[in-house]
Amino acid sequence: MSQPQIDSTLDRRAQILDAAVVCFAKRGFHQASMHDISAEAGISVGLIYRYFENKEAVISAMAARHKKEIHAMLERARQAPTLLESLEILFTAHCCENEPRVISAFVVDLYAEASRNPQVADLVCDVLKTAMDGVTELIARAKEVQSAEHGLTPAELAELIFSVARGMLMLDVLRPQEMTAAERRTRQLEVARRLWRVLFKPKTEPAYA
Amino acid sequence: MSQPQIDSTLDRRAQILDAAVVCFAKRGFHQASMHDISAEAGISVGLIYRYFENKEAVISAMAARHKKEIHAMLERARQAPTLLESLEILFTAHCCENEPRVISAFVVDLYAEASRNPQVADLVCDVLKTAMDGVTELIARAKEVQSAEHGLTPAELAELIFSVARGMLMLDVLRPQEMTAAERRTRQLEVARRLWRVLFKPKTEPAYA
DNA sequence: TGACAATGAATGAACGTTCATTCATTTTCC
DNA sequence: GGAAAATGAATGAACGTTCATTCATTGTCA
Repeated sequence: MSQPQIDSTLDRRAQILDAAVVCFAKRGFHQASMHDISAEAGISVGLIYRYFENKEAVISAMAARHKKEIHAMLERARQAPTLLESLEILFTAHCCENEPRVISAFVVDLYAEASRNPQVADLVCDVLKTAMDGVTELIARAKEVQSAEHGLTPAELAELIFSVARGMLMLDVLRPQEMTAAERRTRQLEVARRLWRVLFKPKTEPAYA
Repeated sequence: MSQPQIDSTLDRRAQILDAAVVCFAKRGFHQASMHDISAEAGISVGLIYRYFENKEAVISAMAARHKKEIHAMLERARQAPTLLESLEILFTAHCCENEPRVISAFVVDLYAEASRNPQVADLVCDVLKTAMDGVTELIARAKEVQSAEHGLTPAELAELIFSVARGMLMLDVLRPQEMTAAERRTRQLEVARRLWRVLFKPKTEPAYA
């Protein structure tokens, strides 16, 4: 379909990034060495430098890939039939047994990196803004489920939801590794549903007064 | 009051940790060098090794200090006259112009570190559990403000609150450095109040239906 | 078709640098 | 004077990066 050498270049880059995300999640951006990455990818160190200018560029490419993953996740959330299901997608995006990726440890590292690397910070902010706008729209669109009781705007609700999601992601890195992706997913779903209940569930009967 | 040499030892350790938190927040655990720390503290490199076995020990001590800070923060939250004020303390603990510390970038790094260092993970988990228990108790005690409408237990509410607080902390590291502590504090307070409104505000009048 | 030339993906040893850590030496203080 | 505190040059390991080299593949020409 398109040029084979461009395809194979993209494949190589993807192969290196696949290895990098494993190494970064395992050791962190600055403790994972280029040799670690090359070993994980099953190639030589030098070859990495054919596809990326330097380590920084690998990190940036990983951040860019994360942006794509978030966009894809948002798209799935957008297509979910109910707001609750959208939230569930939002909260379990990082509980990957295989694909899609978005590994918790990597994201926490990404934020840590953002705190000192303005370029990474800009990218993360951009991702965040897009994602938050998407969720805001999702809420605005699902207006039927919410009463105006708490008086919060969709944007404010989106911010709350995103904070909880990010907070749960931080908690996720603390979980013992023995915990499977499925167990972690269950845990996230519970929280997503609780949050939904608090924010959106139409009240049936006030308990009293 | 107590042995002077023990006091001075503690002073030196505190001095080194003060420098370390600055360097760690600025460059991260593994990019901040022992020379950076010694320069920031205004002492020689070798002297650090008189008070800490190695760099790992400095990081562990920082984590332990963080534990103390969280405990102190919790104590302040406990003594606040209203639940809302407790939440406000919880959400602004890291917006320090001077003291108390708990710097956002440091905490995010701490979680990143926890994801690969089980010793740090245990300590962070321990802190988290204590803090969550404290907030759970706070909520249970303030029963008067909450109706049973959303049907969540105090523990579940505490988990939600903590997630939001951690999520906002992550967001905090993305903010441009030009933003002052006061501005960031204002931002955190808004969110704390919104959360309080959603979770606890006694409903006056349903808008409709 | 077959011989030869050109290509560039891939390798990994080597280089210069940085870093945590050590320790012989000096300073401080009782 | 001597014990404890403090120094910072020295050490060696580990790192990111480079580059001379290899070699399978592709292109050229008879």
